[in-house]
Amino acid sequence: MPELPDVEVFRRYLVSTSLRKKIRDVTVRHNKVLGNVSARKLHDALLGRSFVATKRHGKHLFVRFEKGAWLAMHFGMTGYLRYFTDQDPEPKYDRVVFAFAGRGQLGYYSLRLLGRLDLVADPEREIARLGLGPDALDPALDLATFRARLGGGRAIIKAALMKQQAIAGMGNIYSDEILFQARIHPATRVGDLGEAQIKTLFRVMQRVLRKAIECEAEPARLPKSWILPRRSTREPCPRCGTALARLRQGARSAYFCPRCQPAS
DNA sequence: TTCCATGTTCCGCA
DNA sequence: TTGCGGAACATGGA
Repeated sequence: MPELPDVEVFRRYLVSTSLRKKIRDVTVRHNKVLGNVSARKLHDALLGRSFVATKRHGKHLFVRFEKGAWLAMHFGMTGYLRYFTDQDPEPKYDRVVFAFAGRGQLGYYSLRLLGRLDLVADPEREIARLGLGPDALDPALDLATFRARLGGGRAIIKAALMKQQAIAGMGNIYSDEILFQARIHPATRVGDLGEAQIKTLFRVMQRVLRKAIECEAEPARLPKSWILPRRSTREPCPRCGTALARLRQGARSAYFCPRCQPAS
């Protein structure tokens, strides 16, 4: 479930399981998840070293290793990290496995192969290369910048929130939650939003993302008042009981409450 | 069997 | 120029 909260949870997970452990082997089980780096280069760069620091920007996770560069991780739609100590006989979707001295191993799981691993010299340069906007939870991100980055009036707010080059970190799921809590219809044009609505969106965005991290991005642990766990369960709006509606935007579906989020 | 799925990127079109 | 729809990627679940 890799949007900003999920990736932050992965980052903390990596810190608690895999930092400062000597890497004794790197196994690439599917080349598709490698970006520019080859399996051999990745192996050689990490062998005998340890992960020592992490940084997250939007949905991207960077892991610095000793005397080297950074491992850049992106998770696509179905990626996550899992640490295991047993001898897993068939780690079917752990596309890359980092084995540490001793028994621990960190698996980069990616069922649909939509994620990417790469080596980069400097996260800031990589963030610039990708043209990513500021991280949605960057303490330096203020209301004026948020408003400016949402862009001109013609864009649709749901798409604008998900645009990584504007603000990095929100995807289909969390943009739905944020719009629901801000009571804004997902198809509203940015230009049709009032100043008060922009301000609400900004505050709700920070509140939702922070709360999700606090709940470790587990749907079952999120507040009952959220719609996130209700997408595709046919449950009604937790606020007013109205049946949730689905709006298709391209290949994506926006779930919303037609009563709490009326079209403007 | 058919539809849907948390992301990104690319193409065509308005 | 901006932004959207749709496809593609690869696989599983309902």
